[in-house]
Parts: sequence; structure tokens; C-alpha cells
Amino acid sequence: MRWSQFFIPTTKESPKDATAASHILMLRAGLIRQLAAGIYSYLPLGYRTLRKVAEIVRQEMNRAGAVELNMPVLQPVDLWEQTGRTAAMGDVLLRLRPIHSGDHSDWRSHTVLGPTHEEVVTEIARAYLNSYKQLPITLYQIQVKFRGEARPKSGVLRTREFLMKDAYSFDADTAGLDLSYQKMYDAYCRIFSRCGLPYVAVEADTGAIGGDVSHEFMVLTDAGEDTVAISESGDYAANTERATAFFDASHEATRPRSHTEQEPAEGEAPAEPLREVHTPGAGRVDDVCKLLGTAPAQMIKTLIYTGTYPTNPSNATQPSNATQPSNATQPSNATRPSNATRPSPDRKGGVSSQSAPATDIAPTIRLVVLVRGDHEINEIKLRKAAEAACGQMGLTLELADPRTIEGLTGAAVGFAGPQGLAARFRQGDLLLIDRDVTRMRSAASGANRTDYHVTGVTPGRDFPLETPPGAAFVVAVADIRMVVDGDRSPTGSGAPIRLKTAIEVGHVFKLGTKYSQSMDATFLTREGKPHPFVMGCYGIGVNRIIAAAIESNHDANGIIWPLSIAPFEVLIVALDPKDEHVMQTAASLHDQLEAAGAEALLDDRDERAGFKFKDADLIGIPLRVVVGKKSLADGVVEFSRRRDGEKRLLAPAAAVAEVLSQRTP
RNA sequence: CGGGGUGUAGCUCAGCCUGGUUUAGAGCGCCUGGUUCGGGACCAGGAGGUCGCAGGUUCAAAUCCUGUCACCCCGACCA
Repeated sequence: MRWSQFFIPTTKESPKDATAASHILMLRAGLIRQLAAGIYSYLPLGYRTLRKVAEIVRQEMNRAGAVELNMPVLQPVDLWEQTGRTAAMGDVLLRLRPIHSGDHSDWRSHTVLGPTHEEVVTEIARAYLNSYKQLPITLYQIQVKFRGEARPKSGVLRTREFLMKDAYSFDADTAGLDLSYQKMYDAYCRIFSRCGLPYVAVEADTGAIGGDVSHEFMVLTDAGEDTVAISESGDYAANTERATAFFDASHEATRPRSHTEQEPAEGEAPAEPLREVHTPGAGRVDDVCKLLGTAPAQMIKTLIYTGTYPTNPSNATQPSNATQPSNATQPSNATRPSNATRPSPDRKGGVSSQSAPATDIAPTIRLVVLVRGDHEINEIKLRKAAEAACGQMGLTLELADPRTIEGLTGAAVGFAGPQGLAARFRQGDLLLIDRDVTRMRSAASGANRTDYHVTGVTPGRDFPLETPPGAAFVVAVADIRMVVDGDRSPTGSGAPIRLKTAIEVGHVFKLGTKYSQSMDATFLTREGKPHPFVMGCYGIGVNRIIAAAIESNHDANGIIWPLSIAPFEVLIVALDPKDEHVMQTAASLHDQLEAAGAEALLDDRDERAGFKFKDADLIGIPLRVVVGKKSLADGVVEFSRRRDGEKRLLAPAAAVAEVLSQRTP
């Protein structure tokens, strides 16, 4: 390919608000062009790389035995109702608008742009996979996806339209799923290695997609939006959404000595007595520490949440300002009784009204949450712990408003403490205690009196660690905090955990029967009994691979493509294109390399040398041959690699041989 | 969704606060001619803008006001 006949709109400048290296370089190198927020065109150079990445993915998926198909972008919303994910996806699900608003007879009213394809693929499985003999099978596609991202950012890292490889495995049982999962996991490792990505696989939360086991494939770079916890010895790696720190459960030093929060076991406690201290205006941990002369690790942070159960999972009655479109109103198939397999045709939430018996009693509860002053609450863990504690799924948590807090604690926001609070609990309220808090003695906390704190707070004595017999509220101890840098690996190795930001390029899930059950997708077992498919799903963000590859392969001058995904493998720069000898030699090199199967780009533009070198560095083609008048007079050309820039003078024929040997190591 | 910011030439931006000497500017890029020619050259000339859109105030609006749309940033949210 000749540069002069191709289309590579490079620029010297980039928008000020592009901060991620990959974003800046993709714009400057002419790989992409933004059309709207989170919507990009792939220009010829960028598209070549996109196709190369997709091809690597395809090869490895095929190698792993997966079978490619293509599913529609346009999907009937009815399918999403069957799995309850219209509500779960919320605004992320893009819907078509009817021509006349409110016209339900218009097909557009019932059609969405697919953000993922679990429902569609399960529908296919339901139709055609009837027997255990057809299992296992993994289907995949490489296809555009649409999501109503509230805030696209960082160029191609977070967009409303993107290319994704999504695969779905169908097995007869969980043992089969384990195998299918492992195959995909291994394929992912090969894919990311081949793409030149320094990746790490971490344990992950399953989020709205559901399922139990999940791993994310992460590329460590500051441009990422995720934070992962990785132990220094490498024996533990997890997304901080899920990461947990070492906790020595054998320590029984501070088990509760009293079940009744009102009566501390006197005489038995060597801990200091409670003492109130005037701390005017100090509502934040740091301020209080200064006043009390203590450290955040010696404080108990008391946060009040309100929890709401799903009263109606259809979108009809959602409060307009209910900021949680996520899993809030997802009907929990797990807890639904025997009608689970019946698809719900109704759009008014009739099914779900049967699923939450406690709903009528307490649609809203209050949660008092305790963590150490130097720890932060992990709301994902918190929600799971809360759901476990009250036996209700689909809980929505929000930090309580000041009125609720004052009503519960009798003090202004910032002065809440656990001691004595239990007496103020209502039916259904929760006291959730981070397990690290149970190890504290004589801690400081709010006094439940404005402008006062207390010292000497001791778990078990001053507040209960278990639900007192006959109490209307529930007390639970759990791991509900974010890990912090320096925590120890939960494996017990003692290795310190470090937190790093990362780009998620792939995600694998064990779904189990979540979708097959709710969609009634079954096969017949050897015994002739219907059984729901045991499913897994596996995603790769193709565009993100490109961004991640650039993040981890660039320098001050531009991109340094890994050979495997470079838009071209070799760039021949004709320095004096008007010089016939130079141009002939360069063209001949280019033709020979192409004939040998190499992807060659010939810079035949009539530009100054410096200009062309800058462009060459910017677009980052890994191999380079420079043909110039001077060196050609000596019968040589210059071979170099973008990565190290080391020049070697070679005869043209030798340069061809060198390039060809470099591309097949 | 909450908070903040920005819309002026293909790109990056100045001008706006304090309305009128601004015929709306600069740099980059583009076109023409010339000089250059191994790390984003120089000189001369030139093309290119409904100042996001719609109202309003005013003798007069890129500039002030209102509305609206778009984009960006922080947060919330997020397979």
C-alpha cells in the first residue's frame, strides 16, 4: 500500500480534554474519528488493527472449539422481560421509539438495541438444543453492541457503540461448565498474549449479569477505570469490587460477652469505660482524630443507609428519581418459588408481587453500618451481606438522608455511633458490622449527640455482635469493606496487597441456569428428563484491546504496535521520492515484501524527511526500512524497529530478508 | 441523574468580563509561487467562519439576558 493513496489523517495536535495516552494517540495517528459522545468511526489504519484483533480472537475461539454465528442487534424487548433484565439493565438498554409516542402497536415500541446476547442465544438453544447428546457447545459472535452509557469517556475505552466478542457455553451440568469455562479462560490468555498485552486475570464480581464464578482480564494502566487488588507475591488478584483481605478467624479474643446491648458485662471488661468528649463541628474522621488525639484505625465509622426492597420490578412505578437503575428491581429468580419456569407475559409485575412476602411489611429498612475509620465501605459486599442477613434479594441501598439519620441517632450527621443505637431500632432494621470492627477495643465513635463523640467503645459490650434473642432487628458481622493498599493477601501468605488501576479487556462468567431457567430453555438428559442448560458467558472488548495495547505500548513520539496487531507490519520510507533510484528501490522493497506476504506500507509522499519520520513514529509500524539518497549511494538502506530504534545498514535484499525474519520469529 | 465547564475556520485556541477601530483574529493544516530538503523548514501571496441554534435587550450583540441543543470534566451509575 502506498501512503499517498491510502488515508491516514495524522495531526500534530489533539484536543485538550483527551488525557489518556491511547485516546490522544488514536486521534493523532488517524485511527479514529469521534462522531458523537462515545461514538467513533474507525479510519482505515484503525480499522485494519480492529480487524486484526478480531481475527486473533476468532482464531483462538475456533481453536478452543467454539462455533461462530451472528445474532441480531435488534431484539424484541419481550425477550428481556422474560429474564427480568429490562429493569436490571435500566437506562443501559437502548430502546427504539415508536413513530407516534405511546403507540404500542408500532413494532418499534417493543424493540431494543442489544447490549449483549444472553437472551437471544438462549432462545436459539431453547429451539435447537434438545438433547444432552448435543452438548457441550459454545457459540460466539464478534459483533457491535449498544449501550446507553451515561458517560462515555477516555476515547474508545467507554463508548455507546462498540465491538465485542461474546461467547456462550451450554453444558449439561456444572462439571461440564467448569471445563467449558476453563477452555475459554485458556483461550483468553492466548488471545491477550498474542495481542501483546500485559494482562492479569483477577477474580471479579458478577454484577447485573448474575452467576457465581467470574474472572476479569485486566491490563494494568492508569487509564483504566477499574481498580484491582494484587498481592506482591502474585498469589492473589481480584477486582476491588470483590477483593477481600486476610482475616485471622482463629482469633476469638473479642467474641460478644453480652447479648443484650444495654448490659455490658461489668467486671469482665478490661476495656476503658465509655466517655463522652465534646467535639464541636467535627463530623469527619480526620477532624475527630485531631481533637481526640487518636488515629482513624481507632475509630468506628458509623454510616446509616436506607434499604429498599423491590415492590414492583416493572418499570411502571419506579420513582422518577430512583437513581439505581441497576439490579435494584431485578426479580430474583433464585428466591422465586415454583413458578420460576413460567415466562411472565405481563408487563405490570404480576409475577414479582408473589416473590416478596415481606414487602408489605417493610419496603424500607434502615441499616447501621460499622467500619473502621480508615476503611471504606464496599457497597457491593454490603448489599450482599444485607441481603443475606435479611433473607431478601434485590435490595437497593442508599446513604440515608439527614432526616433519617437524625431520626435514628438523635444527632446531626457526623455524630452517629453504634453504642445504644439498638434501642432505637425498628422492625427489620439491620446492624451490619465489618469483621475488622469486632477486633477493636476502646474505640472512638460518634456519641449520637450533636458535637460529641465517645471513647472507650468496645464491641460486644457497647453494641451487640449477634442478633439478640427475640430482637426485631438483625445484627450481622461480615466483610463489607474495600481492601486497602497494604492489606495482606487472603491466602494467608502474608504478602501485601497493592491496588492498581486497570482496563478490563475481557470477562468470563459461570452463569449456571439463571437464563436457561427463566427462559425455560431445557434439554433432555440421558434419563429423558428436561434439564435447564448450565451456561457460561464470555466477553471480550475488541476496541478496548486496541486502547489497552496502545496504553502499554507507546512512547513520547507515538504508538509502538505489537507486530501481531499493527495495521501494517513494515513501513518503507522513501526519503527522496523524486529521486528515481530511491523511489525504484523503495518500491521494489515494498513489492518484494508484499509478494512474500508481509503487510507493507510505502511512504511515497513528497514531504521533508523530518515530517515523515515524525509520522512514522506516530503511527508506530513496528518494522521500518528507510531508503535515502545518501545511504543508497553506498548501496545500503536502513532497517530499524520502532521499539528500540536501532539502525542497521543493509543491502536492499538483506533488508527484505531481515524484515521477513523479524515477522516470523 | 447531581455539580462544573466549553461551543468562534478542517484542527488547537484568543477575542466575551467592560457591547461600537474587528471588514472577526492567531498558530497548525490547505492552495499558488519561490527558497529549502535525514527528525513536524522559511519567505511571499491566497482560499476558508450562518461566532452551536432560537428568541430577547439595544441605535448597535461573537460579546449582555432567556431558552435550547451538543460536547467535555468530576461524581453517581456501569457484563
